[in-house]
Formats: sequence, C-alpha cells, structure tokens
Amino acid sequence: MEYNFKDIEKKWQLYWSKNQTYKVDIDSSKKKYYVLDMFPYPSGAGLHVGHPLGYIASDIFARYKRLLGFNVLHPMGYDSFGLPAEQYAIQTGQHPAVTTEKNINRYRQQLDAIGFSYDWSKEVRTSDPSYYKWTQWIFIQLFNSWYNVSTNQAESISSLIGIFETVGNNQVSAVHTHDWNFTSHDWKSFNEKTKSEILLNYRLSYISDAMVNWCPELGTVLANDEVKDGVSERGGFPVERKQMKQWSMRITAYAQRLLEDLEKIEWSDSLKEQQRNWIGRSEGAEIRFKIFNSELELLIFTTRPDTIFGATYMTLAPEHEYVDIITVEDYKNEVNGYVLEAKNRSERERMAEVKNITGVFTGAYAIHPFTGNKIPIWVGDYVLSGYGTGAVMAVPAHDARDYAFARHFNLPIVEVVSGGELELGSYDAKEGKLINSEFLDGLEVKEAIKKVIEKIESRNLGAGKINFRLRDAVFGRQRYWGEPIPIYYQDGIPLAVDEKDLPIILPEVDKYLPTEDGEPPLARAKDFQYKGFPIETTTMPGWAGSSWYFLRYMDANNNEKFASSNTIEYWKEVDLYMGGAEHATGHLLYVRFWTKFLFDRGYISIEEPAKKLINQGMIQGRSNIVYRIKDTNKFVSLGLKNDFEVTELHVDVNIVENDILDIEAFKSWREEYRSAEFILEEGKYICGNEVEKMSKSKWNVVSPDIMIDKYGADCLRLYEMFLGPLELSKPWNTNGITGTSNFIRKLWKLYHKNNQQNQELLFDVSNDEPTKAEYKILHKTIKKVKEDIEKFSFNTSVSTFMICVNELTDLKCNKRKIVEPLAVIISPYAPHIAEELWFLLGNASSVTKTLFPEFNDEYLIESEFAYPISVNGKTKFNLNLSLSITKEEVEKEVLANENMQRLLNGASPKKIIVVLGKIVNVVV
RNA sequence: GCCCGGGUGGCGGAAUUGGUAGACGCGUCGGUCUCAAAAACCGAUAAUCGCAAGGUUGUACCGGUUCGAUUCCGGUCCUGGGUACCA
Repeated sequence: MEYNFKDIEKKWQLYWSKNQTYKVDIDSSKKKYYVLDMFPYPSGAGLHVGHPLGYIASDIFARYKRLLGFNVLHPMGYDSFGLPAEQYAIQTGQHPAVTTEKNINRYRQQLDAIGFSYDWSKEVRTSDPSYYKWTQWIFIQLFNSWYNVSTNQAESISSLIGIFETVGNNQVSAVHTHDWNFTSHDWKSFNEKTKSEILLNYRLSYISDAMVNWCPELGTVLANDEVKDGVSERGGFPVERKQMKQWSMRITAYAQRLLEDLEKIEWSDSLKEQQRNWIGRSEGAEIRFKIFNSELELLIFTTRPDTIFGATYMTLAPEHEYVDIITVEDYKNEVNGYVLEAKNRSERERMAEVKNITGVFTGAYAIHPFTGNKIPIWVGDYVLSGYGTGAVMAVPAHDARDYAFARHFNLPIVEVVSGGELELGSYDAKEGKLINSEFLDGLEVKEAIKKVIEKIESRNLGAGKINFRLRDAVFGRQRYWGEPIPIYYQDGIPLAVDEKDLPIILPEVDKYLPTEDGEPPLARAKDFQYKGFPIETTTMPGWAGSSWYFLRYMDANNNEKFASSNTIEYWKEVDLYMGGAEHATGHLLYVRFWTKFLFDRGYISIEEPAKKLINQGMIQGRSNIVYRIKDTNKFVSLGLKNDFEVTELHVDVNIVENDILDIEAFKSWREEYRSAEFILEEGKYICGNEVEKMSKSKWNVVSPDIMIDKYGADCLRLYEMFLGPLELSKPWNTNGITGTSNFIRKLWKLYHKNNQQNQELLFDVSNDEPTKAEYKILHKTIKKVKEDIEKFSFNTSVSTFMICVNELTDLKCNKRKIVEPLAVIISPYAPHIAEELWFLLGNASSVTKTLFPEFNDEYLIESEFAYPISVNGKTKFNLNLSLSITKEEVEKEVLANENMQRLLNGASPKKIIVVLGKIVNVVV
C-alpha cells in the first residue's frame, strides 16, 4: 500500500497534542527563539489557502530552530475584534461573540489539520475580556503619560502636573496640540475642567477633532474602504466629510524614533522605505505671510524656503479656517460652492485626480515678506488640510503641481533657480544657483535654504522646522465590536477607570446599530456606567489589540500583569515575524509605537517588537469561467466560445481540474444546470480562467481542507512552499500539486519494498554502510537545504529534496544511515511523514527533539587541483578547478580564450567556469 | 496621483547576485508494461532554420554602461499591494 497520509497524519497530530510536544516554557539553559505569525482575523469564510503560506514558512523555521537546539516560542491566536463580525451581526442579529467563537473553532480545526507546531496553551483572542483588560490597561498608561521632548521619552502625567504646579508650562518642552502659556500661579487658579483640558493637550491618548466620513443615513462613520464614489458601499447613501471629536493617539511624538530605529532592525529595505515615506520627515520652514488689509497672518510650511522669491500665489486647502474669513464678498458664492464640493471628496480622490485641476480665487492677497508684493490667495484641493499647515506658498517654476495650477489659471511663473536644463515646472531644482532672489542671488540651493531661514528667523517671520507627514492616529470608532475605552465622564471631564476595575466589559445591546441621535451602539447599553458616571461609548480600532499581542503570548494566562517580568526578560522580542506587506504602514507602525511607549514607561526592556520581518506574498484566486450561450442552457468550451454570443459565469473551482470541467459535478452543482448541455473540444469542456482576489462570490476560494483530504497536509505544505518565492504574490493553482504528491510517495517507496504475494509495501531498510556517492547525495542536500532555510528560500529546497530522492531512488538506496538523517532534514517541511519514518526506524522519540545533521564538506569535493596563472612571469593567482580537466587543457583553453587574454592584464578572475573540461567563462 | 513590489518556455518557477539562461515540478508528445486502461518507469520538450553537424534569435519594451547584462543605470508599458475607520 502507498503512503496512507490520512491515518498517519491523524496519528501524529494526536500524538503531538497528547504529549504537548510543542509546549514551551522559559528555560535559561537554552537559547530562546521567538517565531511569530501575524494572527488571523477569524472570518466566516474559514481559512483559505492563502493564510497558511506564511504560517507554513514560519513553522518550517520554528521547527528548524528547534532542531538546532533552540527553545522556540511559536504561538498562535486570533485578532477577533473587527468590522465583518459586526456587519454580520447587524444583518442577522446574532451576537458577534457567537459567530466569532464559531469561526475560531473552524479556524482551529483547519490549522490543526496542517500540522503546525504551535503552543496552543498560549493562545490569545483580542476579544476575550481577559485579554482586552490589558489593552485597556495600556490605553490608561497612554492616557496617563506625556511626551517629554527634553528627555525624549514618555513620562508619567503626574510629573507634568508637578512642573505645572511649580513653574507653569513655560519651560516645558512637550509634544502637544495647542500652544497655551500659563504660570504656576495660573495653573493653581484653573478649575478642574480647565486643568483637564490642558492636560488632554499633552496626554498620549487624547481627544481631538478629526475629519471623518460621516454617513447621516446610516448614522455612522465609514472607512474609506466602505465609501465608493461618494456613497456608502452598504446601501448607497451619501457620505460627507465632517469634523468629529475623537480619541486619538499621539504617535507623532515618536515620529523621529520610529524613523531612526528602522536602522536597528532586519526588515526588508522596501518595507523600511515605505515606513520612512509614511513618516515623511521633511526639513523646511514655517513662514508667516501678512494678509493685505487684515490683521491676520497666514502660516505656511515649505521644504523649499529658498524659492520664496518665486512664490507668485498662495493656495489654501478648502478646509483651511481662513478660507471663510478672508474671502472677499464678491467671491464668496464661488468659493463656498467650491469648498462644499471639495469637502466631500476623499483625500485619495483629490490626490488621484491630479490632472483635473480645480481651484478658486478668494479675492484676498498676502504680502510677500521680502518684496512687499501683493500675492493672490487661492483655494485649491491639491492642498491637503492634514499636512503641514494646510497652506502653501506656490512656486510654480519649481513644483510640478504648482506649475500645473499656474498654467491652468494663468498665474505668473517666476524662475528663481537657474541651471535646469529641463522645462519649467518639471524642474524641481534641487541643485542650481538662485536668481531673481535679491539677497539669495548666486547662492547654491543648500546655502540659500540656510541663509533664508536665518533671515526669516532674525526678522521674526517664521522659523526653520522639521515637519512629519505622519499624523496622530484616530483611535475612537463608532462601532460595537471592539474594546470599550476605559474612560468615564464626570461633569464632562474625561477620567480613566481605576486599574483594579478593569476590564470594562463590552455591554450587551439590543441592536448593533447607532442610536437614533447618531450615538455609537454602546450608547444603547443600559447602565453602561462607572461609579454612576457615563462611560465613553466609542470603542477601540482593530489595531489596538494587535499592537501588543506579541507580549501577551509570553505569559498568556497571567491575571496579575500583561506578562510576568521574568517571561518578558526571557523572550524579549520577536526574532522572526512573518506576515503580509499590506500591514507595512498600519499594524507594523502601531506595534512599534506601543512597544516604544511600554519601553519608555519601564514595562519592557526592548524598543522594537521584531528583529527580523519577512513578508509573505498574497495568494490570489484563480477563477474558472464557463460560457453559456445566450438564452440557452448550453455551455461552450473555451476554444469555441467566439463562435457564439455567450455569458461568462464563474464556476466553482473545486469542480474543475486543470481547467477541465467535471461535467457531472457541474450538473449536480446547481439545480438549474441539471439538464445543461455542452459543446466540447476533443471530448473535454475547457474553462476559461482569471486571476482575481479570493472571494466567496467569485467561487474561487480554495480551502485547504479539500487539498488536505485529497493529498494530505505534508503535500499541501510542500506544495505551498514549492509554488514560488515566499515574498511574491501569486495566483493559486493546483496544477502542479501532483509533483509534490509524487515526491512524498517516492520518499515512502524509498524504504519500502513490494511484497510479491499481496502487493503490500513492507518497510525495508538496510544497515549497510552507504557508498561515497550516497553520502554525497545526502550531504549535498543538507548543505543546500540549510542554506535555503536560512535565506527563507523554501521553494528551492523543495526542489533539492526532489532531486535528492530521485537520485537515491536511482541508486536504490534504502540505507538507514542515509534515510534517518534525511527524515530529519525533511521534517520541518513535511513533519508527519518524517515523524512516521523516524518511528519506523525504531526511534520512539519525536523528530522535533533531534539535532539537524551537520553537512560534511569532504563528501562534496570531487577532485581539485590548483593551477597557477602567471602574467609577465609572476604568479598572479591560483585557479581552483573542481571538475576534471588536465593541466594541458587549462593552458590551451586559457590561451585560446579571448576574454581571458583581455583580462589577464587587469583584475584577477574569481572563478573560471569549466564544463566538461572546457573553460567556458571567466569571472573577474 | 503618490509610496513599495513584480514582469524569464505552454504553465509555476531556477540561475552561486555581472559569467553555460530555462534547475526542479506541472503539462504535452513518444516509448516500455497491459487484452485495454490506470499507475509506474524511460526518453523528448524556448523559438526558429537545417536530414544532420550546427547556426540564428531569445529573460515586458526602448536606450545606456561592460570583454560579457535576466542581473547595474535612464526612460516607457503592463500588473499586485498600500494610501491613514478593512484586517
């Protein structure tokens, strides 16, 4: 009988769970290694084949590290708060906790079937009160902290209050929202409410005004994702942009450190670059422009203060507070209309439609601080209110967007940097000499920037400034299914709930919708109070729970602390973090932020959550299409479809194999197809295909269950790794799975022989000493696979296994001394078959406790001699040749090789490539 | 629009990071075995010209650097992810 994966995989999975094989505890005698997967959101569709890609890769690495003797923490859990469960609850009335629980159970079954080596005793669920108790606790720590710029760290709010009481805030250098000067005397005279407002100005979690997508019809705030073409995706109701009081997190306090510390971690350059761009540090200046006939001054931020003499107009964001104030009467109608229209377009839309230039003149003018010229003030939606000061001095000669705007509205363009060969406007002039710029004329750009900032500062027109694109993170959500924010309001003053009273349990509500007056769903809860005062009714965002979960795994069942200090000290940070690149600027920034905060406040001793990060690519769906001839129940095969007028229909990919439709399965798939007829090609119905996002509605979701049932978990694991480089996105297709399936069967047959009588395969290994050739095959494989695992190049190691098994099969090698170590090196990839093989070989213990075999170089060398290459009588270097070639042949080939001749006078070749005794190429 | 990826046979992908392009697997074709089929095994398989030996062209497209480019540089096209309340 062939390899019976069903029985064997079940047997070992049971064995692992019974023996708690993968349970770990801190062990100071061993080096630790922490392998973490980004935990999944348990969706109703179940796990699909895309999920395990990263999980298999990290599992391979975790198992590999165990084989090397590390104490490996490899946990798993669920990011179980989220919007889909809430949407489902709104539709069906089922409590999100119920559906979430159901989904989690399904996920767990599916994960178990793949044979992961997780320590399930450390499972976490973000929606579990015993977990979110600590999420709330961290929120309170943030609420009770401020960022001291002088010490460059977060400190307790009580130290700030102490400073206020003794000296006021004049000497305080803190990250805050509004400027507000007061003395200690003033402070003492403020009432509680004022004090509270002042402190909120400094706290790391605070209340602010934030722009949101408000849908009056649904009475709720929508994600940009939920808004399509200006209307809500759900229901199609109009959506408007609106300011709203929201809880926020002062992540901007950490902008510089988040930027700098990227140097300390081994994340991919592209991901670091994305974070750098997201943080968007830019050096420049803030400059005040007087407004003509007004007391007001317009504050702008520019990265190019040197081009100030090229500023020919000003542009305000439509949301800018001055728009309404400065607009001249005659222009009011037009400006108001424009602002109203711009307001309801999302930032993304506004930026995306850059070719569609719009704007209006306000009728007002600013005064150029150096020339005294009147500069028209415009409103344009290419200026965003959230960045800088929401106002720019436009220098059309040296900025593409300003240029386009100026050309469109016929505004003057003054060139101030010479030396550009390119056309005006497309020339950003980062280098060159200043012209038309009075005291800056003749200076290089860099010098000019310095000089103009000095001038601006000395004349008190503004100051040099470092600006970040990063914005504070809006933290409140008008949703039900999230962590309650542990704040209550006493006479309108927000106060933190006492830590000993945590968690604030998510209350029951009659409906998961906002109230009639547009209050969040939690406002429906009866007696949602603390000490008789109302509790905050917005909840935390999805990213809250995931911003610290890596710490909870260390000590998941601790009721006294989020994790005990000795576990935190032992496990420290994640050594390998595996997850999708789509989290580059969301989760991966927030988790770094919270980690730094917890470090500042002394709760942990690490400043970065993860040393090394690998992004696995996304697996896309590969849909299959059938073609129904219009107004019939007749389906035509792909190659013949052009002869007919057809409708394209998605067909369940599970009843299609290699694009060939299983006609019987199709007929019973749906009632309406029972009597379907087919026009075939060569007796087959060929389906079309398309690569798209995996989605239930496209019938292209492939669940691992079916694959496991058909081919086994090991086969699925090998196949997902074999599919291509881990980091690349790729469509799922099962066309090649027979390859890995064949490999497993071949491996099985390698140490089984056929029983002549009943065709049974009998276990059969020999104790003979392997030959040199056999050892070579083994050690070649060990070397390659080890290198591949360390490079996360799992696809090529699967190839290596295949070559190895093919070669051993050719030699009919079933020797124990080869098969035993082979089982070990295969075990990270295909743990079940490896374990079974190990067991058959008479080893009781699990392969997970074995050491990874070292490769031996001696077996890899075939023949070698060093050949000295001489130039002008001097020996320049030795060639090490590893394939059979004679001295005479070398001489002949070296002399005959043109490249060699040309190169001998220059640098030394590193390598000469020799094939069948011929030098074919030279590496310098 | 902006930021970050990717583009190599019929298909998934290799290529020691500048040195024999196409490893390995799938598929297809041919063969062995069989009454037949399946399975298994063996062989062929980038395109093109040629009976053959062998030649030519080939890593999205255009150009550059180099003795030599899939690899480095400049530009273009297509495509995936992110774009701040999806997770």
